[in-house]
Amino acid sequence: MKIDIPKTWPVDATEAIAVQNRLRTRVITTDQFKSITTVAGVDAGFEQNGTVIRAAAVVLQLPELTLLEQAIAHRPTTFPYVPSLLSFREMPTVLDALAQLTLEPDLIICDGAGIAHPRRLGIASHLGVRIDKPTIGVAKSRLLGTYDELPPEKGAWMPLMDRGERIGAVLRSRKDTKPLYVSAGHRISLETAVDYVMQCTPMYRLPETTRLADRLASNRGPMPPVGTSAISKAQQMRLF
DNA sequence: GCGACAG
DNA sequence: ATCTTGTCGC
Repeated sequence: MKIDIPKTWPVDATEAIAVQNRLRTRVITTDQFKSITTVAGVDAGFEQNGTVIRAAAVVLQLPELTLLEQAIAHRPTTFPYVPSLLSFREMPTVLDALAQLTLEPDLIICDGAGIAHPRRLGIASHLGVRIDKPTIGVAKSRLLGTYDELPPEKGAWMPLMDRGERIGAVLRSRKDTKPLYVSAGHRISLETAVDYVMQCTPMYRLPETTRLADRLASNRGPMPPVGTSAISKAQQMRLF
């Protein structure tokens, strides 16, 4: 897909925070899209003792979760990991991977926060504004926010709050397992975001988009062949 | 000042 | 993120 990739990126925390404060005003948290048929998952891993970032992008077809396409990109690691500045470390390489895709996904699910972020611009929101596409943030742990006790049943969710604002959802994607932290990235509402995350999560704690991108980014385990469903036939039957 | 802190 | 030993459940 066609993407404008910036030539230069912030070099330190001061510059990065300035960029976040400039872009945060452009985030849209209402549903602004037509039909969503294909969903991409993106993630980053590391090689060479952490000196090289390896980003992966996968595209799945809904509702079957068929793997349609995948791509990998590499870059030297430049920005350090700083909580709340994750996007400046991973996004350049993620954009490279997305640029390699032939297909144009209708929605992108990111590994990390959307607006559930101190300045309301986690990696999912930053990416969404940057390429002007619907995005969702799905984090495996909490960056910030408070929430009440969550029922153990699959599908249960509670608002994630910060400074009196609802910044996301704590979602039980699977019975009796640790919840996911879902937040709107861009051009999508929280309710719709939770809905699509569940559509991508038929079996495990993490959405198939995240699981496949993660596996590709970390070079760990086999990928399903392109053109086949990411889930077992037994699970497919439970869908219809 | 102290603790918390996506990946 | 990455590394690593042991344990639990289907």
